[in-house]
Amino acid sequence: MALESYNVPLVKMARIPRATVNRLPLYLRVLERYPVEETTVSSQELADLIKENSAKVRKDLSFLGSYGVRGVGYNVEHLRFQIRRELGLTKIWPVIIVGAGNLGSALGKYGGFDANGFSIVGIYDSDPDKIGTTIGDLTVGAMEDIEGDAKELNAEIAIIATPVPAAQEVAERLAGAGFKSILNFAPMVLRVEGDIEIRRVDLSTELQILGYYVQQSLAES
Amino acid sequence: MALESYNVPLVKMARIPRATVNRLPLYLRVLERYPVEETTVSSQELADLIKENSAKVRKDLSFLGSYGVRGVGYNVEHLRFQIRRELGLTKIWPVIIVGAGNLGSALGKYGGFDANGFSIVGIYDSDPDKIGTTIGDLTVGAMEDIEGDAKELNAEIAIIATPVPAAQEVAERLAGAGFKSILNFAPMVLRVEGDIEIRRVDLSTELQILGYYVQQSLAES
DNA sequence: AGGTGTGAAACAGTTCACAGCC
DNA sequence: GGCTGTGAACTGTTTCACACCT
Repeated sequence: MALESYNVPLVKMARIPRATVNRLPLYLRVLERYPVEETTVSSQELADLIKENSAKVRKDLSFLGSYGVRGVGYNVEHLRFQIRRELGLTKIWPVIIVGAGNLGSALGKYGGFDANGFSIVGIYDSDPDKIGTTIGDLTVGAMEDIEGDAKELNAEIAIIATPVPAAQEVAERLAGAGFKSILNFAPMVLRVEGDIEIRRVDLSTELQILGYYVQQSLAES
Repeated sequence: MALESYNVPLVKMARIPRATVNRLPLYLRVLERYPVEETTVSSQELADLIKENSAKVRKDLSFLGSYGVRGVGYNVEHLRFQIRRELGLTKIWPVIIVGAGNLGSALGKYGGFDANGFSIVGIYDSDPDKIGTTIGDLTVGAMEDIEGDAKELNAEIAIIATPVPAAQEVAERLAGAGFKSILNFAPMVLRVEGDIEIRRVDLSTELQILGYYVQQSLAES
């Protein structure tokens, strides 16, 4: 008899829809700022806080399992815990930044990550003038350091904050170094082999989309 | 006879789906980097460049009107023009930044906007120590300057790069000053009355979503 | 009474597949 | 032969509406 099998879930847990996953961090955000004196929260209250409707909130939360109480609402503390668990925020994830220009530096100094389950553990650049300088409490490393550091620090998530011409090459290097996902601030689409999740954050794109709706003057979120 | 009416479209043009609007800046991006010697591009080539499939590309582009040629593809130059026109990128949009901290400063110095149809024309902060200092070629203004400057400069789009506690108040001020849309970098949901388009860019949220997929080890974009 | 959980309906977005044109 | 344009099928997401529990 395979003893190890005891802890393996027999039924594959139903996957949470992407649209819902995208909203989970948002729920967590508002729950973390929720008044401490309130022990429960209703789907309607949550809906107001994230500008959605209560049916969507209930559907979303139902994917975490059924943790609400009819006639009462959801236990705030328990809900926070469930969402954190689902998002894997039970540990602090080490993250590295590649590119120590304006944006990379700003991200390195930005304190907001630590409170949200992530810690910037390294920042790298190819410019010899930048290597060795300090940003916040980090020292800028050389590109060649990435592979070794990543292994040592167990980093699986990287942020690309390089100029466009360098980004593709960096992405491939990161994939080779075993990174599982990349947050890409370079305004281009990265193409990398294998199972690697890439999300793009593109400021000009965001402005262009806003511009479209201003122009159409049908601003409605 | 109303002479002015000649230029007014008689038929209200069909609205472009949100999902398509979100991709238009991406098409424009790749078309702007497209080899100059190529005069046409196929839906398959575009699809490869943005990591989508060709059917989606054809559907998207069909909303701009039918500008492709069967058996040949799309004229690159014409397509660029159509997308720019649709996004309203026939002029440079003036944009202001509120918040001159790490992120606001980095955005103010970031040169990438100008090439993409936007120009940062003002940056504001409430900290008296920052007011009057320069960031790039901008001088940090006081919050009270926003209303007057916005009118003078015709700015309708603003970027919020303040800390969370200030963001809601700033958003309301911007709405009052006549801004039509806001790009919000403060990690919270802004609630503002009236027809104002707000997009949120939240770094921790992005990381949390990536973390979820790393954890599930089903990284697939 | 109040508020969740959830099938079912409605809607939005994607993909298929092929007629039609170059 | 190659590639677009587009109805039709399909998949994913949102919303409705109400049974059910406290």
